[in-house]
Amino acid sequence: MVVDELSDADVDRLFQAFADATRRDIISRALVSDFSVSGLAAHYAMSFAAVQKHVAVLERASLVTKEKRGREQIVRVHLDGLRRARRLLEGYEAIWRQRVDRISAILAEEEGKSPS
Amino acid sequence: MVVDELSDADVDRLFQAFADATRRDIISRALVSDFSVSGLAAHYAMSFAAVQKHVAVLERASLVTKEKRGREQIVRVHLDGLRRARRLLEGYEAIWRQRVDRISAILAEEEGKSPS
DNA sequence: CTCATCTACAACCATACGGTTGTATGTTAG
DNA sequence: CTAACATACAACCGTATGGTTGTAGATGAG
Repeated sequence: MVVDELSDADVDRLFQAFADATRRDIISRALVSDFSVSGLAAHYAMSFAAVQKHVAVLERASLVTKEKRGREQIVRVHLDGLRRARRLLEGYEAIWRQRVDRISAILAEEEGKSPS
Repeated sequence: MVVDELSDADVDRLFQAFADATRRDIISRALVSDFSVSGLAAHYAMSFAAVQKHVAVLERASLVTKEKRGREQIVRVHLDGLRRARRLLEGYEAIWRQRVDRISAILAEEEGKSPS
């Protein structure tokens, strides 16, 4: 049973989110400990608003959720997003492996018919 | 020993390349069998030039190479690119797992000190 | 209460991106 | 040789992206 019901647009957003070094760094930091948006922003040579936008991109990609704590907004990584992206890439590798196996099988078959 | 020597820009290009449904479809097709650029272009409701650009993006991301065969250019998937991207995502998941383990260890430690 | 802090969001700007058309070049078929 | 085909690439266009500044609303500290 397939649980992954990702539209093309969903997958676009997912990989797009990873396609920026600042956003990947935000994920790295949020993975190891809790950070507020301003706590994250302190690490980058850009405005708070810019970091806020990056977090929003990660949020739209379902890679991150924000949890209100007092006046702060805690950014937590949503592991499922990470896993979905990884599985997609594994899927491509699996297709490749099938192709290799298929070709190997054909070669073996040919060899059986007329060994060179 | 670390073999992956990917700059931020490299990784940007890698994920950016995946962030488009047409490019992902090109990869899917090229994974299962050989296609020329025009052979690929025949499948999409866009100009040949547009498909050519998509292939160029995949090429710059080292996800694909072109091999000249007569007047055609055969697009082949470069498996390493795929694997590198997948490993990056696995790395994030590993960090998450370490965090979970670390927290579990702390909780176990606390329990040892003062069992609730 | 008052002030500093954290967040949200709009407006703006430069550049990148995904698409188009058009032109040029190389290669194969007849 | 000529015609058709596959590719390459430049120029252009609209929109998205990544950044800025500025304004405004909640919340916590003193």
